Amino acid sequence: MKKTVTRFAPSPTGYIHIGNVRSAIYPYLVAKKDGGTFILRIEDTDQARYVEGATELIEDTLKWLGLDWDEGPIVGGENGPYFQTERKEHYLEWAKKLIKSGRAYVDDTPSEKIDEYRKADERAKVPYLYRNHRPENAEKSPEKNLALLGAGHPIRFKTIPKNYDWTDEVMGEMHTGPEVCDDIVLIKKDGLPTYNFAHIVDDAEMGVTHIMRGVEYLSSMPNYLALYEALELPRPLFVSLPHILAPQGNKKLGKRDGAKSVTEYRDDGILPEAMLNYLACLGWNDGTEKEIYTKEELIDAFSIDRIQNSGARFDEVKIFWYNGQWIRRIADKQGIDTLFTRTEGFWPESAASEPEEYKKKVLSIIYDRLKTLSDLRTMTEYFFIDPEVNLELITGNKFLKKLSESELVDLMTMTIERLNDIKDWSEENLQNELNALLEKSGKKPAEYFSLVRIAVSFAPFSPALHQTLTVLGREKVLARLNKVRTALVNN
RNA sequence: GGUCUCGUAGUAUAACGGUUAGUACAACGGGUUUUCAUCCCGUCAACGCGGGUUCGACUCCCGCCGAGAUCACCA
Repeated sequence: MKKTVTRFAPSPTGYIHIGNVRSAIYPYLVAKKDGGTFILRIEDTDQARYVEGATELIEDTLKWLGLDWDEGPIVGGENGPYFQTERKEHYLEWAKKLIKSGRAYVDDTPSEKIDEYRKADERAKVPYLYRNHRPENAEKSPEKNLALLGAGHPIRFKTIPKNYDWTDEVMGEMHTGPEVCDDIVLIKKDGLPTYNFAHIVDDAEMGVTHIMRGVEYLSSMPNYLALYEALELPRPLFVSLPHILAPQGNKKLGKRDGAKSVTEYRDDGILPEAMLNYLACLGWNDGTEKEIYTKEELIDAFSIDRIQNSGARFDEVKIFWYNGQWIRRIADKQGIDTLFTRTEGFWPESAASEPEEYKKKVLSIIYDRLKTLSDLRTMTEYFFIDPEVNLELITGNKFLKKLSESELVDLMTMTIERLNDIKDWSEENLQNELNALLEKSGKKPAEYFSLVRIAVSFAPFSPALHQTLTVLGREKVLARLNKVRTALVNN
């Protein structure tokens, strides 16, 4: 049986966004499941749209997601080069083969003339097909066409319109009529091939067995099939991937709809595990009710025949949910130390000089509240710098506003005195002491604990009070409580 | 306009001829004797429409409607 070979073939025109990264994930999973090869090929034939640095961005994105390619830039491979601009002679060879067999011609029609054809067809309300305007060269001998090579003219395919039938592994049995067959450009006047021609040559030379790409290429299939025939190349398997839809409307998600780049989510504190998990399950499922998959589990469970054939809407809320799941999973299964290594760059600036051990303690009591790693920046500030005293947060609190100022002062005094005397500043003992204080206060838990919690953090929420106090330490806690008490007295 | 594709709750999906149409996110309510969150329990909510075929249709067939893709010397 032939080894499975898949590829991801992006153009270096910018970042990879959420809408198109799945075209990398699915081929990767298919290749890995079969123990095959996953190729990264850079389709850089459009010089006008080329963006400096885009290739590196693509590589970074794939690496971050853990989609390591077996052949391609950086790693090399026996079917290189993997940049289309470095494969020009390959395309020319195959194009010459077509000219020799009378299936391609050099087109010296001026572009103004071509514009006229198009406009005329539009006026006549007939579909614009270049084959209806074939130049004389199309009928000339291969020798005469070959002689025209190198003069800066494009090479066009000479199609033979007919019906095509094929199987798409996702969409099923497909049929089209002859009206879509046309004399497509194979090689542009700048000597570089079009996508239509280049990908067929490359996929054949690289031994690609599954062409997995977005459904937008479906309508070009007849022309591709004609090319396989004329080049006497076997058809690979065709796998059309449905679009990812924008949050609003029913259009495919694109940069124009504000599609964020994958690396932007990385910088916002989304874990690659969560991103991969979510995207893989958006438009595919294994028929079970399993939700959380590791990369290995995805590879194991993946199958082409369970890829959805309708578009799926991207839902940022759900990816946050996945991310929360993954943060907790890493903490629970691999430990806080492992999770901590993933949080680099996500702490508030005030934490910069704090010891690792302290940050790990903070992480261990806050992690189940995180949706993204960047939440650390806003949620842990008070562990590192003393919060500004803001009495309105106390007097205006929904649990505390019924208490008088003198009551508040008394509660603070009582708390400070007791905490000052505690010998054993452990989480367990603090829990006991706080419970005793609560009882002594005669207040409801929500009232008394909120007061202490806010006095110490001035944050809208925080981890359980006894844990927060334990991690902050006696010194900080007492200093903050005293400061608040003084402020209340002076108020 | 031509060609092609798609259509189960707000979203992602399961079931593929017979189920009270299942699950997850979201929303709402409750519990976990402190906030927020986690975790747990519960509630709300769907087969685009119309014809067939069949004892029976979300499931098969046809039509309609709706949505999308594509018609470049872009990929």
